[in-house]
Amino acid sequence: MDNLTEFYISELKKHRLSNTKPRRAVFSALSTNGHLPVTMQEIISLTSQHADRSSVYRVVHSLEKAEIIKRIHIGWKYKLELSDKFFKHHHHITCINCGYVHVTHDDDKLEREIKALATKCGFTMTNHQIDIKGLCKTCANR
Amino acid sequence: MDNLTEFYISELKKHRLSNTKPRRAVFSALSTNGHLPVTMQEIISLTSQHADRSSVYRVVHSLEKAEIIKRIHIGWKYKLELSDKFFKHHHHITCINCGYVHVTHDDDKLEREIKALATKCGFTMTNHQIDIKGLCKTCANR
DNA sequence: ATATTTGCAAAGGCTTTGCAACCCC
DNA sequence: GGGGTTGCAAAGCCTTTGCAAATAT
Repeated sequence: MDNLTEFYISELKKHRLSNTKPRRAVFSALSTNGHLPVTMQEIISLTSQHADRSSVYRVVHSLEKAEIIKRIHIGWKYKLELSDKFFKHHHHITCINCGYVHVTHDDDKLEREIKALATKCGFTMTNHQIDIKGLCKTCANR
Repeated sequence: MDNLTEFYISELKKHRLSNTKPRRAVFSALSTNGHLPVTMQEIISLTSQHADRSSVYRVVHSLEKAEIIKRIHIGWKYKLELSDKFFKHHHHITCINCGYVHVTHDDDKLEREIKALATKCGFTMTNHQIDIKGLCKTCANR
């Protein structure tokens, strides 16, 4: 069992969530594919052998509440990925032409900037997401 | 007729869209309330005397395509507002407790930062949105 | 006059829910 | 053993679509 899985199980315990088949299946679906975000429909089809559609929705909700996974917004859709506890905080840039999703490296300056903006506006920031869209190198060169 | 309405009508013409009752009603719904973003359900109920539910969806789509209005994402929901052609580009900060939405002033430094990030990652940025959530002053003091 | 747009009603897709059966600790 | 979870089927939203009637220019 790898480190990520061990950590996942300890997080489940911490939140008094039992380690069931549908939960394992969802975690596994989110662990594949590098750590690129995945759509709900992809999770549902990846787990179809191990979990009912409705259980997937319930699992996703409970794992979200436990902050094991998080929902990110790309345009009018959303995708799911393991939370920042599993992978360092990052943002995504999506190509509007081919759909390729680039995961940004850390950019502390930008992070500070956003926090400062919130503070300036009188808010105590709890979280944020940046949805950047554009053309990737390949698509721009056409 | 005010400047905003005049500009709206000229934009309609530019995109060869006729000035119909449902379109006027939707524009009016988006013009009220300062220029805070509005949910689809709010538009539907604000326009219920002048437009059918399905027409509202169609109107919103065509006005979006014409870049007269834009869709912004706040958490897992979306709201609609007049586009940057009508009001200078800005972002929103939403209070997770009371739902209050703060409209940020311009922050050129942040804008440049985001563009630079996209460029660094090999993208030609076409647009972006920042979804900031936190506690407003009032809610933080409780 | 005619191409566009609308209203209505029906269907579609995604998500949630009630409940009995099931499984994990 | 018992509470948390699941599967199934049904319902709930929100949104889209087909088509004939109405409207804009």
